[in-house]
Amino acid sequence: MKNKSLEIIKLLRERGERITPARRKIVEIFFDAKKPLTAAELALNLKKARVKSDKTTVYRQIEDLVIHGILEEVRFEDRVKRYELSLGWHHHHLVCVSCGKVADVELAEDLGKQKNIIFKKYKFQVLRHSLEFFGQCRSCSKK
Amino acid sequence: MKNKSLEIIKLLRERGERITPARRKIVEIFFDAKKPLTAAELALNLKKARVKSDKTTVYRQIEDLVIHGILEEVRFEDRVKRYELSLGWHHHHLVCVSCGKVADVELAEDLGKQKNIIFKKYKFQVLRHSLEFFGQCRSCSKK
DNA sequence: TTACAGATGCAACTGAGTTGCATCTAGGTT
DNA sequence: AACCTAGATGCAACTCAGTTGCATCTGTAA
Repeated sequence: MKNKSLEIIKLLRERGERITPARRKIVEIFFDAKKPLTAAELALNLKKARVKSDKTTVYRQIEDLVIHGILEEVRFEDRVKRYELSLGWHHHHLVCVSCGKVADVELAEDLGKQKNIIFKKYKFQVLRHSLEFFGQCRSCSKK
Repeated sequence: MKNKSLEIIKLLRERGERITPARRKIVEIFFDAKKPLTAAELALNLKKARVKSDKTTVYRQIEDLVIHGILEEVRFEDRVKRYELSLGWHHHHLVCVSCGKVADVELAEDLGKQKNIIFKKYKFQVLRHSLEFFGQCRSCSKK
């Protein structure tokens, strides 16, 4: 995913951001990640890649990338924030409670209708929502 | 709501739990609460009611009440756990991002259909889900 | 009234995230 | 190539939510 991550790096540079080794690697790591990462997981990946960086830097990089719309925050049932590359379309997650694997889902029929009902009934204007499904993935439910 | 809370106290006693002043008051507080409470808010309420209790006790009481199915955990966008009386029916929340008010909603058409689609498409067996709506309540959107 | 399991309080700890500040460096300028 | 400086980094110390170990206290059954 190095080619794709280079595009992001280019974008950041065009926006006047400085490209440090940490930032470069962090973008790469998110391109290779198969699931949303916590700050701690990201720090671990950096360490494995022998890019030294303090946790403060990790948190600050995440913050910046969220501001640039490159990362999105994801929240599961624990109290830790996770981040994934912003896909540009609104989706939800299937989180396997056994193995922790995460898959993206786009709902066949989205929640727009529900939001309308909510507005009519409660005069509550929904700005955003969060929806995650917890259960067992195919391979875990076989066991 | 003292009468209703007495029922819970009775239930707990029948199940062999000891009724301490803290536990009694905590159940009362949840009956009076108009929104899910954090451990800190609960501790504050106890203090106001002049029932002295350490935060450890607060956390332990919450844990027990969740085990007994009296409380349910609720998670909003911050990293704090909140709890509310278990209503016995599955519902979601409308959280006002301006004033913090929380209302319960039962979706007209629930997510059962989505769960079926997910199972067919991904062979992912959904055990539970979390869905919260964030936006503006009637009075805040008027301002 | 008493015995004791279960509840409590306190202190010390963990883990996630934040802040202040001195130092370093990416990358534009000379 | 060397220089300059705003922005990035590292470190230490902190906050905040929640947890753990352990000595002490108490609700309640006998």
